[in-house]
Amino acid sequence: MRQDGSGIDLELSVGYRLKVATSALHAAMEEVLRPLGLTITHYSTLEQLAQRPGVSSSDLARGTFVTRQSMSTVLQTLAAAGLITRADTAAHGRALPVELTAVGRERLAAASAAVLAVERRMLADVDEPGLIALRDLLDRCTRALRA
Amino acid sequence: MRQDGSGIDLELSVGYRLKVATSALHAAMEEVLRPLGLTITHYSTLEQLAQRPGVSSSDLARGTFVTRQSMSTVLQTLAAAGLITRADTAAHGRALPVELTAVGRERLAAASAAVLAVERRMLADVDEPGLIALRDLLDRCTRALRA
DNA sequence: TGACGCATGACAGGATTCTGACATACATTG
DNA sequence: CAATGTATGTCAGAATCCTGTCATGCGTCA
Repeated sequence: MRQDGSGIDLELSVGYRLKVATSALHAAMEEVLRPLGLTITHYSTLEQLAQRPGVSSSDLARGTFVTRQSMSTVLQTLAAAGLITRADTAAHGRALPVELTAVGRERLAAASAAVLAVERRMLADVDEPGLIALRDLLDRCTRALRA
Repeated sequence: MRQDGSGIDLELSVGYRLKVATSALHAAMEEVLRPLGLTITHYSTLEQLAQRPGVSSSDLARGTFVTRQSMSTVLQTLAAAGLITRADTAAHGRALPVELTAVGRERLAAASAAVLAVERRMLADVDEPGLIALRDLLDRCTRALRA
């Protein structure tokens, strides 16, 4: 317990619990992705590519919450592993569209299954109304912070 | 939307929303802590010290979700800034108790106020029952992942 | 008493990420 | 048409953090 009332009680702070939950999720995801040779950032990039084929590196960076520079190296790694291909000429502007290869799609399928299992484990003790409430509450927090 | 049903729909994934919310919170906290010359890890360390004076570096590392090595450098920085003191001899075992200085307490008070404002902003659109539900849901997720 | 497990702290090395800066390409606006 | 703003990609450098490793100190147990 606290000695004074001026600070933040970590036991009541939503921010701290957010960090704790995210940390646990991060660790669980790393654990299941490591056997597949993927980091969380790699997986996240592949997942985005599956949902939005042909996006630019900068788009991927924004969706993955890393800088453009970091995404550039991530794409180099994924390309070297044969999981993605990147156009060498820009059809419009400077953006070089990125696409999944067949191998990339396979690897992503395995990774998605593993991550989905983690998500289900995380939500094992949450019923359907709770799930809906959780999504809504997290969205409210995000919107309020961005406003 | 998805082209196939094999992957994870980011729009429905709780894990992704957790990441989005945490990212927004992280950015907001960095913004208010920067003028105080503190990083989030620094602030988190000071906050833990206020609630549990005399803890070891390793304890702080666990509570802040960094490695012992990183916490060691954090403590060096905080000590150089005069915000903490670290015993040079171990009263028991090898643990060197860490304590806040008066300056550290002052700085922490300012940081806590700033972070508390961010937390309130994040929860501006959440009522009391929602707050209780959010805490409970996050705890459930964390427990389920650790099991 | 001695062996073992466990935790803490510190050091070296490497990997990853970020900050800052610059050139290019398109859209907008005067 | 020229100027400006915005967005992308890339290079160089620095900062940060982690992995691997080792020595020390305490507790437990045979």
